[in-house]
Formats: sequence, C-alpha cells, structure tokens
Amino acid sequence: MSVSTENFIKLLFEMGVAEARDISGSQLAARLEVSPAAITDMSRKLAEKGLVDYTPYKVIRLTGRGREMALKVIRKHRLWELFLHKVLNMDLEAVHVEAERLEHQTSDELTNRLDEFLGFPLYDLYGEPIPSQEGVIREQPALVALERVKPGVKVRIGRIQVHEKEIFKMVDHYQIKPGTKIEVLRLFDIDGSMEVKIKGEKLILPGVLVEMIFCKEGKS
Amino acid sequence: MSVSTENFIKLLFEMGVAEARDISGSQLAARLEVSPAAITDMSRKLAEKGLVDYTPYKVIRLTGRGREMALKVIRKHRLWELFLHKVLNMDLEAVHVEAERLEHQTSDELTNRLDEFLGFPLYDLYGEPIPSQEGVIREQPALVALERVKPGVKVRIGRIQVHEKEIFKMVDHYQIKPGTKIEVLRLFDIDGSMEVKIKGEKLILPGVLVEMIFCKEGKS
DNA sequence: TATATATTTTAAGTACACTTAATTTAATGT
DNA sequence: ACATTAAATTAAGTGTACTTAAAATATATA
Repeated sequence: MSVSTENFIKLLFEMGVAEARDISGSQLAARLEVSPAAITDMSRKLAEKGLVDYTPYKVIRLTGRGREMALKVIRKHRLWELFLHKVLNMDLEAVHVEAERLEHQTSDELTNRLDEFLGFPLYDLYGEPIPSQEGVIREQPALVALERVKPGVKVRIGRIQVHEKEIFKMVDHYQIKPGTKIEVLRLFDIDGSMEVKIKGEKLILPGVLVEMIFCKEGKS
Repeated sequence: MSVSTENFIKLLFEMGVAEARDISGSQLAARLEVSPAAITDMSRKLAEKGLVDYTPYKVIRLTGRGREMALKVIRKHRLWELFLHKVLNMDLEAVHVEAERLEHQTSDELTNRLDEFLGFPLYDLYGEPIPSQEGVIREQPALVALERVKPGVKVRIGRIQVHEKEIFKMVDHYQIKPGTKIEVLRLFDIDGSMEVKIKGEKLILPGVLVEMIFCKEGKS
C-alpha cells in the first residue's frame, strides 16, 4: 500500500475513534491538506480494494481490513515515537514529524524488533495503547476528562489526545505526560483553563490543553 | 529531493568511486532495475538541477553538489545499517533492504542523533567510512586485497566490498567482518578460492568472497 | 416546500517516474 | 572507410496522486 493510502486509512481510523462521529470528506481533505476532489478519488480507489465502504455522496467508513491496516500503521507510528523520544531524546514535535515518515517505510520485522528493543511497551508517549502485531488494540482503562475532576482531587495523567500540531510545544513545555500526578486547584469556567499543581508547582493550564488530558483517579 | 533522485545520485557515486571508471547508462539502468530510457530522463532532469554534468550520448558525472548529496544519503544508509544490525540484531540482508528505505526518510537531525546514539562510529558494518554531517568522507587507511596476502601471513579484515545481494548471506555465514583476524593458508589459483584460518577454524572461502575482502597487514 | 448554501463529485489537466518501440548516435571490426 | 552492432535517445503512453473549475447533490433555512 502506498504512503497516501496508509495516511488516508490511518486518519479515517483516528477520526472515527477519537471523535466517534461520521467524518465528512472536507474534514478529511483539511487534515490531509489535499483538495476534496482527492478524497473522492481515494475513496473510490480504496473501496475497490476493500479497505473502505463508500457510495458517492455518502459517508466513508473503514472495513475490517481497512481498520486492521490502519492499526498496523498506528503501531509503527507509536513505536517510532517512543524510540525517537526515549532513546534519541528528540522533542515531541520533531518526533511526530519523523514518525510520520518512518511509519511507512518499516517492515513488520523491523517493527517487531523495535517493539522488543523498547521492552514491549503497552502505551505510547501520550498514553495511547500500542496495537498488537496482528492489528488489535488493547482495551483502555476508563479515564476521566481533566475538566471534570473536582478541585482538591489528585489524579494521574492517563492519556493526552493531541490533534493540533501546536499542542506538542505545550505538552513538552508543561512536561505533561502519562503518569504525571496532577492536583486540581481551580477550574475557570470562562475559558476552561485550570489551575493545577504539578510536581509541587502551581500553574494554569490553558483550556485547549485541559480538554486533551484524561486521568486515572486515585492511586496516588 | 525524491527517492529516485537520491538513489540515482547515490549509485552514481558508489559506482564511480568503487570501480573508478566511467559508468554507462545501461549499467546504471541494470543496477536500478529500470529501463535505459529512464536513465536518460533522470540525467536530463538532474543536470537542470545542477547535480550531474550531462550531455546527450556522453558520460554522466556527479557535480560537487551531487557528490555532497550522495554522501549525505550514504551517511544515513550506513548509520541505519549499524543501528539495525548492532542494536536490533537484524541479519545483514534484512538490514540492507531496510536501510535502503529508511535512508530517504531521515532528517539531518535524526541522522545526527542516531550517530550520537551509536557513539559516532567511524566505519560501517563493512569497514566503509561514515561520511560526516557535511558530506565529507574520511580518508581510508591503505588496505591489501586478500588474494594478494601470502600463505602463512596473518591479517585483519579492514573492509568488505559487497555489491551483489547474495553475498550478504555468505558474509553473514562465514562471520566475515571488519576486525576479524584471518590467517591465509593456501590460495587455489584455479578459482581464486582460499583456505584460511578464522577464529581457530580452517575453512575455504569461495573466490567471489575473497575478491571482496581487503585487509590490514600486521598488527596482530 | 422552495431556495440558498455548502458539500461532493466529475471532468480535464499536471508532475513524476516510469514503460515500450522506434530512431539516432557512437563504437567496433574488417 | 563502411557496415555492423551496441548503446542512448526520443516519442508516445501508463498509473498514481494530486490540482482547478464546473456540475451535481445534499442540507439547512425561510
């Protein structure tokens, strides 16, 4: 499968899962930075290959095979991200860009050896599960959105849903990562920003960031 | 630069350097597994970009810029090979195939971090020097072809010039690598094969393999 | 329900990296 | 020097992944 195909399929999966809704072609076009016409094109081609279900003017959906393929690409992406960040110490933004290219040039054998080298990690840099070799994704533990955590409560970051590129800098800057303990101090309803204590330091997290953080309760 | 361009430029450098002769278009075509017409095409395009000197029906040559670019790709290739073999324990054949794809998807930053992680190696898996960040190649110490080493003399492998794919298996099988000590026992003039002692074991190396091995004398 | 608006698709065209087949040019032998 | 042969080039065409612009279809609103 080509790079374009893999990216298309991967995006379809990510948008379907993360936002649990039907995705319009123009949204896909925007994310992939191509014209809407290119989406129609791809949809028709991939429908022929059995990777998506598609009827003109209707919603595009992944087939089982498409989903499996998406998960294989995602597995490669997440393993590369771990390697680039934890082993080569690259910053999150660079890591993302780099993984985005490497994921398409990585055989299953290389993927598995990377997996082994990293110690068969269960979660990626953002707390997302690493799909298995067979393209199966582990069930995630139930998490609570940070904005719903009451002031005074201490939680631990479980997952960060990064979608916009600019967020990488923020996440890197605030040292937000899975496992970090957070104590909620105050929620500002105006803009959704939140005062929290991380590693003994008080700081105010902007609303956009708060929205992306999901936490495990208890277990101090 | 595209993958095709990088491969073209890289091959041009490798054939020019390794065999010290003018390369014909059909030879390039054979190595790249494309038609001769594709070579003409590429040559014209790359001449416009200033990477090669080219006049129809005449010999193609790399410009300074082309050479520099080739060395950057070669640097990436050799670093990936070291990583894949020494860190991930992949066998030489798989390593080659994998590096061939990764080399085109690796930023300079990633390359340098890989270099650092590997401890700034001077030579690759076959004893070839790793070009510097700036695309400069180190001068190699003078080496002697194994077939010219006299019986009874002990030498150390300095470089193995692998060009044919099938050789990877042989090199892997005989555990031939730079640094390995070899004692020459006999040279068979008929087919160029050679009886040698490696790690206390006597064995006969086929002529094709002998031709690719270059040694450092003395320094037991 | 009709119409305005937005989205999606179709049609035609581009760049890239090829291909095959025919033609041109260069190299070689006698 | 000239014909033969081999190599390189040109010409025409292919598939992929796009593009823009126009047409078709949905959707939302009055």
